[in-house]
Amino acid sequence: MATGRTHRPATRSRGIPEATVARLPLYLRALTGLSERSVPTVSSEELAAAAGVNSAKLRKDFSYLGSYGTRGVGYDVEYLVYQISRELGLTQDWPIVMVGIGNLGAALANYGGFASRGFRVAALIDADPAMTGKSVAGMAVQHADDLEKIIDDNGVSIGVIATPAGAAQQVCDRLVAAGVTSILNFAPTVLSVPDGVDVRKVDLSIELQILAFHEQRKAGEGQDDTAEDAGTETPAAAAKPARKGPDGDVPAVMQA
Amino acid sequence: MATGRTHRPATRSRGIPEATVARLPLYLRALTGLSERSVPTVSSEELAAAAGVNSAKLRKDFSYLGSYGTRGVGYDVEYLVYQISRELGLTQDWPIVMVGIGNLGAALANYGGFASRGFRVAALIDADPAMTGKSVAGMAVQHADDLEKIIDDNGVSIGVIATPAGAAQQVCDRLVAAGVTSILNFAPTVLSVPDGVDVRKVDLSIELQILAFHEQRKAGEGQDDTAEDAGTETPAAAAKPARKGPDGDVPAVMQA
DNA sequence: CATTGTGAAGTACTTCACAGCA
DNA sequence: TGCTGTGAAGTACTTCACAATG
Repeated sequence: MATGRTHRPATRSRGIPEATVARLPLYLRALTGLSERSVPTVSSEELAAAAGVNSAKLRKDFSYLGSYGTRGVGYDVEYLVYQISRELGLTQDWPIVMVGIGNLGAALANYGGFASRGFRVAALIDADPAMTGKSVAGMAVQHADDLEKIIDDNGVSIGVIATPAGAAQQVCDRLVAAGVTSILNFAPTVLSVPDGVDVRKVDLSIELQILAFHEQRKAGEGQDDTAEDAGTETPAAAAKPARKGPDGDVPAVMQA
Repeated sequence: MATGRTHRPATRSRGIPEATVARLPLYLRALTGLSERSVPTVSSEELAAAAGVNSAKLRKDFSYLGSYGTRGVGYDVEYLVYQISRELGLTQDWPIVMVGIGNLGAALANYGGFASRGFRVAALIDADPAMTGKSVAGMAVQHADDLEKIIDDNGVSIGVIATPAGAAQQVCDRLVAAGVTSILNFAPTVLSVPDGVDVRKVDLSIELQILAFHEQRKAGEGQDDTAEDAGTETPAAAAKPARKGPDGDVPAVMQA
C-alpha cells in the first residue's frame, strides 16, 4: 500500500511558488517582531534585512500575494501580518497530534513555537504502555491504540512523527488512513504516502552532514584534493571497481 | 558587527550543486541500509526508490562525483558508501559543541543520529549555572564561560545552537569569534554571521506553517477563495489600506 | 522622490531521452 | 542486453533594473 511519492506533488497551489511559501513564515516572524515594537510601517529593504533575504526577492514574493505596499512609503506592518497569516492559513486553528513522546517528542511538545500561531497540540500519543497517562508539557500521553479515535474526534489533519525510524512508516500509514493529510516527520526515514498527502522532514543528521561537506571544503580551500584524507585510512571497500572520479590521482586543475 | 549574509554564499564548492549535496546524506542512508542487509549492488532505479527521488536525478547527482557505476549492472554498494562518505567529509571525525541544554538541547544530545557517522559531541554547554555539572546523555554540562576554551581545546569547527531565540545571536557571535565556521541553528532567529561562516537552520514552527498552507489549499480545493475564511473574523488591522490582492473580490481568473 | 511592483534577463535545478558501454 | 552517464530541453527560482505611483 501507499507507494506514492514522498515530496509534495509540485502542484504550486494558486500560483504561489513553493520557494515563496517557504519564506512567508520568515517574513511573518520578522513582522511580528516589528509589530511588538509598535513599528507602523516597514520598507522592503528593512524587512528583507530582518528576514535575512534580499529586498528584490521579498518584493517579488509579496507580489504573488497582491499589492499590499504603498509606493514611496513601504508596507503597513499590521496589515501585512494579517495578510500573510491568512495566506498561510494561520487565521484558523490547526489541531495537531504528536506521535512518539521520547526525548525529542517531549522536547517538541514543550516547544512554545508549536502552540503559538495557529497550532494547538490536540494529543500526545505513544506506543509504550508505560508512557500512557504520564504528563508531558501539561498533557496526558495517550496510547497509540486510540490513535484513530483521537484523530477523528479532534478533526486532526496534521500529524508530527517523532518515533524511532523503525516505527515511522507504520505510524504514518495509520495517520493517513485515519485522515491526516500533512505530516511533519522527524524520524530518519523516507516515508511513502499516497498522492495528496504532504510530508515534510526535519533531519538533524542530514543538516550536520551538509555542514560537514562545506566545512571540509573550507579546510582544503585552494589546495589539491588528494593526500588530505585519501591516505589516512582507505577501507577495504574503496578499492573495488576502477576509480574514475575527478580527484582520483590527477590534481584537479579545472574549476578553481 | 557581523552584518554578513546568513545563507551560505552560493560558492558551489568544487562544482557540486547545493541541491545535490543536500541529497547525498539521503543516498548515504539508503546505501547504509542496503549495506547492512549485505546487498552487493544496486541500480539507480532501486536506490532512487529507497531514497525517495527519481532515478534520473540520482544518476545526475552521482555524475558530479565521478563515474562510480557499472553500465548494465548498477552501483557497488560498499564502494558508493565510501565515496559519498568521503565527499561529505565523513571519513574524518567532526567534534561539535551543543550550546543550550534545555528540553530540545537535551533531546538532541540524546539523539543517536548525532553521534553516529563522523560526528562526536565534544561538549554540552549551557549558560545556567544550575545546569553546570549535570549529566545529560552521559556527559557533564559545562558552563558557557568556558565556551572559548572548550572550542579551542577540542578543535571544534561546528556548533549547534539550541538556546532560546534571545540568546542565539550572542552565542553565535562567541562561537564564531572562537573559531567555529559552521552553525546549525535551532533557535527561531535569523543569525548574522560574517562571510565564510555557514549557517543552517532547523525551524519547527516554519515547517508546520508550510504544511498549514498546503493543508488550507486542500480544504478549499476547486472552490473560489472568497468567503471561506474572509468573513470569519476580520481583525481591525485588516481594513487599513485599499486591498488590491488577487482574491479581494474578483475571482482570480488569471494563472489557472 | 523614495519605494513598490514587475517584465526581462540570468542562474540553478530537474527531467528527458538516448548514446555508450560492460 | 540492461543500465549508466550526460547533452539538451524544460522548469523553477533569483536578480536586475526601471517604469509606475502614492
